[in-house]
Amino acid sequence: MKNLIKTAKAISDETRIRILKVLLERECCVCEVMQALDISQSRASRNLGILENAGFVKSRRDGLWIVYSIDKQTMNSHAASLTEMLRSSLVNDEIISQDKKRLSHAERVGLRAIDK
Amino acid sequence: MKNLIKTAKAISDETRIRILKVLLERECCVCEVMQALDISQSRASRNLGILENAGFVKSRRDGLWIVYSIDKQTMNSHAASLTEMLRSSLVNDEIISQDKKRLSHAERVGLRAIDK
DNA sequence: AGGCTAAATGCATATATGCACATATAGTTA
DNA sequence: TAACTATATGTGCATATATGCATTTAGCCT
Repeated sequence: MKNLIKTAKAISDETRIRILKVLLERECCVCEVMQALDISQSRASRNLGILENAGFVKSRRDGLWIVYSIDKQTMNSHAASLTEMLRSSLVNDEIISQDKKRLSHAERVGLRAIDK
Repeated sequence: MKNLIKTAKAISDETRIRILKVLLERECCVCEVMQALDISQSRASRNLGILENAGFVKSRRDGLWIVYSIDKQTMNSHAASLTEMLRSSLVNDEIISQDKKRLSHAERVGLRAIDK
C-alpha cells in the first residue's frame, strides 16, 4: 500500500511528469533536465531523486555527470504501469512539446555555461 | 495535463484507494463506505466526492441513499488505466482485507444505527 | 406540506508538499 | 593531492491537502 501511494504521488506533479516524458525521449543528466524544462538545479535534482526513490528511474555516473534513465527492467509493476500510461499521454501537450524542443538543444554543460 | 494530475492525485491517498477497492467489490452508499472502512461520515463523503470529480466513480440516488459505483463506460482513459492497475493490486493487503470483511456486514442503515 | 434522514459542506487545525536560496558533498581530472 | 564542477541537501516559507466537528442541504415519504 505505502509503495503504491509513493508511486502514485510521484506522478501527481507536473514537474515530475515533464521529467518522465523527457526521459522517455532519452536519458539525461541533471543539467540537461534543467535545460529541457527550464527549471532550477535544485528543483531538477530533487524531483529526479523523488522519481528514483519511487522506482521510476535509475542513475549512473558518467564522468562529471549523473545520468538518469528509465529502466523498465528494474521498475516495479506499479511504476511500469504508470510509465506505460504516460507514454501514450500528453502527445499534443504544449508544455511537453516545448520541453522536447529545448531537450533537442540541451547539452552536458555545467551551470556557468547555461547562464546565471 | 491538469486532468492527468487530478487523476493521479485521486489515487495518491490511502483512504481513496481503500474506497476504490471496496467499490470494485460492489456499489455502495456513503454509509456503507463508512462501515467498510470504519471512518467518519464527512471523511467518506468528501473522498467519494474527490473520486467522482476525478472521474473514477459516478453516483445516483436510490431512495434515501446516494449510491456510488465504478463506471467503466464513463471513465476517462487515465482513470480507467489506474483502476485496472488497482484491480490487480493489494490482493494480500491486511487493511484491504479488513475493509472487505466489514463490507460484507455493511448495510444501508443511517448514522444512528451505526452507533455514535 | 412537513418532518425526518442521508449526504454534503463551511470552518479551523494539523500535516504534507514544492520551491528558492545558499551551502555541502562527492567524485573527477590535472 | 588539490582544485574544480555537477549534483545533493539543509532551511525557511508559501501553498495544498486531509480530517473532525458542527451545521446545512436535498429530497424522500407519510
